[in-house]
Amino acid sequence: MKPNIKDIARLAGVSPTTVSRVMNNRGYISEKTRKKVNQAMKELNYFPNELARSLYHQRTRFIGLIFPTISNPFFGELVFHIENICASMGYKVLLCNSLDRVDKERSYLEMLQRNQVDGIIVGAHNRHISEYQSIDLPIVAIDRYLSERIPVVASDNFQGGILATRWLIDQGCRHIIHINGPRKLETPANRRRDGYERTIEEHGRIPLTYEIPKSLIYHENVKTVRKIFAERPEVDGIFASDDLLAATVISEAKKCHKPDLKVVGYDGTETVRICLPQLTTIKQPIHEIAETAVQLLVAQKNNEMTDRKKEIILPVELVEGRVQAGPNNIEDS
Amino acid sequence: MKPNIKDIARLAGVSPTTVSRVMNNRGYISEKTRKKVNQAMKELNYFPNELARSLYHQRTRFIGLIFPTISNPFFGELVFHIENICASMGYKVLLCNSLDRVDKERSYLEMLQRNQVDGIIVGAHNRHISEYQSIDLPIVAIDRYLSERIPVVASDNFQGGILATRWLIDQGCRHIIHINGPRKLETPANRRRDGYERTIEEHGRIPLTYEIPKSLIYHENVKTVRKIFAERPEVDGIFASDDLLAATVISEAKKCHKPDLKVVGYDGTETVRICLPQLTTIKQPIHEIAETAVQLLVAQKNNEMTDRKKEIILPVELVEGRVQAGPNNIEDS
DNA sequence: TTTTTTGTGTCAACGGGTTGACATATGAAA
DNA sequence: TTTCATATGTCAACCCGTTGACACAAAAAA
Repeated sequence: MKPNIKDIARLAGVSPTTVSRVMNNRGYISEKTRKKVNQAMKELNYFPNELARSLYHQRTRFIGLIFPTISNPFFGELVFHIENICASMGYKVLLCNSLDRVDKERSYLEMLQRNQVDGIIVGAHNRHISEYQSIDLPIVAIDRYLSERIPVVASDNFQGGILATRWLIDQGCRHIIHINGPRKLETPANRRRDGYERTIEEHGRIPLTYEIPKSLIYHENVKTVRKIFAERPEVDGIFASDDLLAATVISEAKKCHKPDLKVVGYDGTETVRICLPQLTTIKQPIHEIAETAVQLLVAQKNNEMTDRKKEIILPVELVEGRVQAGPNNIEDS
Repeated sequence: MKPNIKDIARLAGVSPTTVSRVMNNRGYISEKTRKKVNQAMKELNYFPNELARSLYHQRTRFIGLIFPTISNPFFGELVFHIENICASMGYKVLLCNSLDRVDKERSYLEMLQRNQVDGIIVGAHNRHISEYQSIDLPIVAIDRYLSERIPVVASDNFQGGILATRWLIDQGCRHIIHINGPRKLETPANRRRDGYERTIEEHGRIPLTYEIPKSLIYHENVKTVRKIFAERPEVDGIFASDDLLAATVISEAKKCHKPDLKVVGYDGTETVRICLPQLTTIKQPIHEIAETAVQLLVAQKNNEMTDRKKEIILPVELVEGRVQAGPNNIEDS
């Protein structure tokens, strides 16, 4: 069996209280005793039971993370940064991939509460989960409205939509289409569409947005892109609401011999920048989003939220694709 | 304050023992009582404290995951699958990004033990962490040797190296170079190199492997690739030890006007398949790796490991890049 | 010498739920 | 009528570490 504090006390020849005092640096302890205790802990390969401590202190330092899927490089990088920041502050991270399924999100939410997490960061996309209102815990949402009470961190989706659309116009595109994920009303990401439509209209044109029926399913993207090419052969510019979708547009465009199609994506993850440096995209400040989310969570914990804004919008940046070498491009391999 | 079992008992007009019996379905309980209790739990928004239960049962259903970084799409997808499988079995996942740093890996290891995880899955890459030998817990390593006792799950790296090299030879390449991550001896991934060198030698040629000094740093990849192009302008085939490296090779090749360079990567993640469908790669069975790792962990927990193999190698597959449309390729955008 | 600081021990309660032992009280079957 | 299955309560111990109260020394400072 695993050793406990009594075993350490016995081996060190002191009382359990003294061991506890050594571990928590409380009261007076002589160097000699401290050494004896540490020695005993090493000898028995002892690790203090954090469960027991958490139980007593009513605080676990667990943070729950609910995201659709860290397979997606945007969420992967975001969660990576969040975990890093949490770790540096002594928090531990419980990872949940909800797959945008209501049932999964619900049961994760219950699980996190049963496990007494100190807070939750949610980046998933289901609505109609009323549970959020009754949770008596610090929560921060990323790019998502959950309830009145819950602060939201998002990139400047509206501005992103504008930048993307303007760039396409500047490139000389005449027929610019926007492709968006399934419409989840009241999701900040829909403001990308607003930015696009506004900009198009400002140029006296008519916006056209295609929606993908189900997200997280690659094939749905392909289907939608093909549909667009079939229905709108005149298209010469596409603003895709995320980089993977943009990548799909590009590869379908190659298949369909549309060398002049211009594409802008959204997210600007490292991974996609490496794989598709030629892609122009709206770069989200992923690290800042992570940092802000954790800060807001901690602020809630310390009841410092009175004056804080409930919605924090971080600036985006258009990153132009690096132009590749001329006509002697690499085809395959 | 959060309600506890006594609050529920009081409200339902029963004893705490009865509440516990309802929650755990033990002994005799009448429908009436069950309803009263459940009603009370709902009313007070009660969630049983899993910490207390875990403390008593000496089992948390926490699984620790230590990986270099889920920013990398391979680890991202792997961890995604692992989390999914764990969740379906009632396990919860504590995520750790070690960044391949010894100090981080050590402190995560300690943290996981303090938090009484039921097992650990390690996919990180540091050696010289002797702690693993003294951990009295089910552990599974992915693509990494940790100690005698610890089973390893890996893709067939050797075969992958062979397939990749053969494909390049079949494509007519005369000067094939291999690029590998920093040499961590006794890591199964080094067998990719063995497969490459063996195959090259079998064809009567001389293998040439370049090593990247530090991994996880994109710029190191670029530097190495440029160095290769400078030192070996005759190169016409490259086997890169992972897809992001292969992507770097491709984009650098474009910059350097090497349209005929053939490249093979390794991993075959969804993300890279979407971003770079033209890339030929060795596809790891990511889902199977995840499943096997979890199974081995559970098997250890149930002491069913006596007969099991200590190293499980899963087959890989060469996935040819989809040839893109002819010369009228998309350059930028 | 007296007072203070330092060092350690004992003890019990606590956090929240679990479980076995045992008592008791119905209602139903034998 | 006896016996048994059903239903619930009380009680204490347990999981493991924390903490406050209090006692008692020994060493250092006043």
